[in-house]
Amino acid sequence: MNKYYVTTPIYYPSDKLHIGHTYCTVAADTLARYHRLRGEEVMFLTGTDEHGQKIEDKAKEAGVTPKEFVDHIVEGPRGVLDLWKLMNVSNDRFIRTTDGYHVESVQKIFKQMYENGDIYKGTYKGKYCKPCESFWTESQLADGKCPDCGREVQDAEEEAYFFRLSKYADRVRKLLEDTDFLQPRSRVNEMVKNFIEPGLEDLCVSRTSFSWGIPVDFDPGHVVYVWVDALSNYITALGYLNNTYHDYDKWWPADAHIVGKEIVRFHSIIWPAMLMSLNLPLPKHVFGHGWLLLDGGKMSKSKGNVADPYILAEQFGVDALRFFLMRTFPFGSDGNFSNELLIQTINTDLANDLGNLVSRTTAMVGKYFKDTLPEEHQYRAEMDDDLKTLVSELRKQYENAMDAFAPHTALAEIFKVIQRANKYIDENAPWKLSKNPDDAPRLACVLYNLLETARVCGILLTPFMPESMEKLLTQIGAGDGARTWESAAHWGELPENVTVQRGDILFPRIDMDAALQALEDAKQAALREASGIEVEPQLEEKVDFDTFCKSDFRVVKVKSCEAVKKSAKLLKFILDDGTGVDRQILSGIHAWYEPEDLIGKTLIAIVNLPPRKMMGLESNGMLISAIHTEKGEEALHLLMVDDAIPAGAKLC
RNA sequence: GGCGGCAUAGCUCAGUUGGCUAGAGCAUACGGUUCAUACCCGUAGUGUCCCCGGUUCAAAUCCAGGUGCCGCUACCA
Repeated sequence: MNKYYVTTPIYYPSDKLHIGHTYCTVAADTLARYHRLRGEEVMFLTGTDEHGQKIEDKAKEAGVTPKEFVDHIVEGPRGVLDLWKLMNVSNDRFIRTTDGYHVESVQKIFKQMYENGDIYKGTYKGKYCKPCESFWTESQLADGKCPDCGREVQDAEEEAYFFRLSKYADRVRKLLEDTDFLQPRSRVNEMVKNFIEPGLEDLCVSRTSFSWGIPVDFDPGHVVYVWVDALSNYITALGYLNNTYHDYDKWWPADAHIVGKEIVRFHSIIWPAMLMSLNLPLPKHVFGHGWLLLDGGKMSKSKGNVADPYILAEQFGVDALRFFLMRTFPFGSDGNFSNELLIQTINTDLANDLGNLVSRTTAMVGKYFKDTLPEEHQYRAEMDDDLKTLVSELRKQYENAMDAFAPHTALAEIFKVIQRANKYIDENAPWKLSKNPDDAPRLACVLYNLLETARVCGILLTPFMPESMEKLLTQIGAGDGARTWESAAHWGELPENVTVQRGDILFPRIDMDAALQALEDAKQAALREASGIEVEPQLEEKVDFDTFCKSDFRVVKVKSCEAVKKSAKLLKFILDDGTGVDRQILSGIHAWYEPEDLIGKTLIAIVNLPPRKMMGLESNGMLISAIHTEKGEEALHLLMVDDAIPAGAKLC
C-alpha cells in the first residue's frame, strides 16, 4: 500500500492563529484527505513551536509561566486545537515542542551533531545594552541604539554553539538546483541567489540570553535555539530517538512539507543540512505556498487587518471557507483576500452552480419520477457524449493537478464540468420531456447523466469539503461503492433505478450586504474582546426629562484630599463648589488614585444627593467617574475638566 | 544598498518552450428559459498586455534600461 506523510509547519503560539495559518493547514489537510481517498495510508502531522524569547516575554507580560501561556493558546478556548477541530482538520498527530518526548529527542539530536563535529562552541558577536541587560543583534537595533530604551549599546560577545551549515552548502545547492525537492520552482532561484551564492555562514543554534527552551544537557545555561528544536519535530513526532512513537522507519522521509514562503529558507537549506549531518534521508518535497494578503499588504496584528477564521467559518460554514481558500488562490503565489471575494465565490460556485445543480436535478427526479428513476433509459450519443466524456476524463485531470500541488487547478477542472452540466440541462430541457409520457426513458437518461456528473464531482470534491460532499452523495443516492476513488473514473456506477434522497440545501446563497455587515459587527465585538475592554450595556428604561433635571451636577475644585484612615478604598475630598462653603465628599477610588495627585483638579460632582455617612464621616454628594472593565478588571477614571471652568458651574 | 518576485479588461487572475483577431470568472447590458437556492443558458462588449529601446518574419512572452508595488537580506518564530 502506498504511504503518504505530509506536514504543516509547527505554528508559533505567541498569538491566536489567523486565516493564513488556516490556509496552510487546510491545504495540507486537503492533500492528506486526497491521498486517503486514493486508498493510501496517510500520516498528517501538525503542531506548535512553543519555545523562544518572544513567548517568554509575552508570558511575563501576562503574569503567567511560559507553559501556562502556550497551554492557553494551544488548548484553551478558541485556541489552536479548537481551530483545527472547527476547520475539520484530520491530522493524525499533533506535536508540541514542549512535549517531553520531543525535548528528549532534541537533546539527543543536538548531542549527536555535537559529537560528530557539526556543532561546535564559538562566540556570537552582538551589541549589549547595560542598563537593560539585553543582548541585541545588529539588525535588532533601532538607529544603532537599544530598541528598548534607546541608549547606546556596546560590542559584546556571547558564548554559543554553531552548526556547520557552510559544510553542506554544495550538497544543498545540488539538491535545490538538480531535483524537484523545492517547489514551486521559482523559489529555487531565490534561495540560491540570496543565500547560497553569497556563501552560507554557520548557524547559531544555542542561546544563553533566555531560558525558555530545551536545555543543552551537557552545557547548563545554554538552550537549544529555534532551528534544531523546531525543524526536528518532523522526525521526533515519529519516534526518532524517543520511545513515545515507533514509526519513524515507516514514515520517514516525508512526502511533503507544506510551508509558507517566509520559511522556505529554513526548510530548503537548514533542514536538509541538518538531516545530512544526522545522515538521514531527505524529505521528498518542500512546497512553499504564497500568502493571503489583505488590502494588498501582509496581514499583521498591528495593522489590525487580520481575518479571523473563527468568525468566517461560523458565518459561512467550514466547508465553504475551506473551498474558498483552495479555489481562489493559486497555491504557489500570493492572493488578495477579501470578504467580498469570499462571499462571491461561495454564491457563484457553491450556491448557484454546484448546490443548485444538485437541487434542481434531485427535484426533477422527485417531481417526474417520485424520487426513483425507471430502469429504462434512452441514451442519445449526440446529446450526451460531450458531458459523459468530460466527466470520464475528469479524475485524470484532477489527479495531475493535485499531484502537482495545484489544488486550485483541480477545482477549476471540476467546475468546468459543473458548468457544462448546467448547460446540459438547458440543452435537453427536461421540463419539456416531462410533458410527453413517451419521452420518459429519455428523461430518465438525462437525469441519470446529471446524477452521475454530480457523483463524480462529489467524490473528487470530498477532500476539500468532506461534510458537504457526504451529504451530496447521500442526496443523489450514491451507495458506498459509488463513492470510491476507483468509481470516480467510471461512468455509470449509480444503479439505473437509483433513488434520490432530497435533503437540505447544501450551500445557501449569501446576502452580500447583510453578511458584510454581520462580519463588521463580529469584528468589532472580537476587537473589544481582544483588547479586553467591556462596557456596561446601556439602559433600556427611559428617564423623563424632569427627573433628569433634578440632578444637580456641578464643577468642583479639589482643595484638599486625603486617605480615610482604616479604609482601603476611601478618599476624603474637601471641595470648592462655588458656594463659599467647603463641601466634603467621600469617594471609594483609592485603588486608582493617590490623594496628593488630585489636589487642585477640576472635577464633576452631583451635589444634591442626601448626605450619607461612611466610616463615620459625612459625604455630601458623589464625584463622577467613567468606568469600564479591562481584561476582567474594573478600571476607573475621574472626570477631570478644564481648569478654566469656575467652581460651581452647573452642568446641563 | 544587495538579491528576488510581480505589473494583462472595472475587480480577481490565466496566458506552457516567442506563432491568433490577447483569454476566463465576477461585475455591467440585452435576450432566452422556468426544473432549481431570483437560479440556469446565450449574446455583447471594453485592453497603450506598466514605460522606453532592442533582437526577430513574428514579442504580453526573449534582452537592456526605467517606473511602481511586494518579499528576503542569515542568527528575526
